[in-house]
Amino acid sequence: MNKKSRSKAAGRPRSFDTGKALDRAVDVFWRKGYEGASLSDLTKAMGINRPSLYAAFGDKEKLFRKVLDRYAEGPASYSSAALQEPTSRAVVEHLLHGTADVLTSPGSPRGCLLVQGALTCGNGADSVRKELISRRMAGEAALRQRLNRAKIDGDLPPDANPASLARYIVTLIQGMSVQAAGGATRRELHRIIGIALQSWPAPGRIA
Amino acid sequence: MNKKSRSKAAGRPRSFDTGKALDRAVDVFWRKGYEGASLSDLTKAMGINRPSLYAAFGDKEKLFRKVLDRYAEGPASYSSAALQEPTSRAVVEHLLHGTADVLTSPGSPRGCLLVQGALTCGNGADSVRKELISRRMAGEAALRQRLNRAKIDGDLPPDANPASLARYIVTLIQGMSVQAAGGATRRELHRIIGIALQSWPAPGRIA
DNA sequence: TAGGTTCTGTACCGATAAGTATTAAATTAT
DNA sequence: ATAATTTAATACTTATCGGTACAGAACCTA
Repeated sequence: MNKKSRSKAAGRPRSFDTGKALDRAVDVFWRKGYEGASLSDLTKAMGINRPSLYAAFGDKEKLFRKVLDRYAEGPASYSSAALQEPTSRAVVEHLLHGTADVLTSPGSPRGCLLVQGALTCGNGADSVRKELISRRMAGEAALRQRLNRAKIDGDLPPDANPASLARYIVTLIQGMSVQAAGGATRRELHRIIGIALQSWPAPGRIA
Repeated sequence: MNKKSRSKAAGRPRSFDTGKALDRAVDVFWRKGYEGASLSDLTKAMGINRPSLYAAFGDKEKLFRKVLDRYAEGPASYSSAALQEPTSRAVVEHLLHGTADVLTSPGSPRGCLLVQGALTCGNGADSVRKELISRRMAGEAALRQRLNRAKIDGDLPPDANPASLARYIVTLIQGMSVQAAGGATRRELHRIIGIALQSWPAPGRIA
């Protein structure tokens, strides 16, 4: 039943690597946004024809959602790793510096796909815009839960507000995304982080 | 010669108020972005026909630039007022709280036009994207100069870095814009500001 | 009132958007 | 080999995009 397990199904074999084609699509959507990326842009970058794209990935919106998943597993994968750092301070440092690096990675578009994919759009793309909001909020929720845990563990002081701290960090990340989209350098982003973390609370007790 | 001074020029008089029509255009571009706002969206909201729009404002891009000017004089006018506060602390507080209020103003679209007008776009709108980058950078430069002044005045400590501090504040503002576009409330934004300003340096000497 | 000027409204233009019908090609199964 | 199946490539469809031609309406000057 599984498509992958049937290594030799009937019919003409696909002449392109869906993974590599998806990576190309990530690049195009990342650079131009959902609406700004036309199907001609996509097929040209992916090296396939239009019907092949539709057969392999569905319509434009389905392709975009697969691109978001690919992005989460690839360029944005540092963020789930960051949450596993032992202290809240290490978590946010890993998160922010990892973000700064990805936002200014030489081989990739500047900025964050989840921010610039569809911050605004026409009527037809509103479901995509909402999907991106949902994914951004999910990231914030994950950080909030991690900081809640830190507070329980005494890694944050009793008067700390994990929800506000998480929102503060995510706001910085999103701001850095806009900065990167506008040409800010990696060095400049790291300097911002240095200032931002001066207001990070000390642990509640020695861990 | 001046159009305005000739209160009665020859020809059929314009049947709409260009100022009010421009305000409607601000709203549409603010909500949908440059590419997401179609001419049909615009003419419908402005209550005029397409040739009237072209006669009064030029093409779509020219209209958008007029919209940016209108935005700067209207919703974003608090930012130049903020720079005139007496202390650097007051400047950034005015700037951040003013931003939070505009970003979540009940009668207006959520977020910042300069951020969400065209963070990404197709090939045809690249000049608009660059114009927005330029305007964002101009705002940052204005704040940087104000903080430079503050450092000279002893309102910031000698080791303060006005360029980095300005970038930090602007990054927060842009992050709050994304937050607002995603539904963050005014209260939440003000909490973020409270955290962010904990890392604001004390004056170098008593002013 | 006649002529000139400017605006309004309809209806259109070419270009491009997303999406698909169709036929040829490449493979497996029988 | 032949049939069945799946992909590839070309060429198409419908809708919408930004932008405009044109004819009539509303004003001023003379």
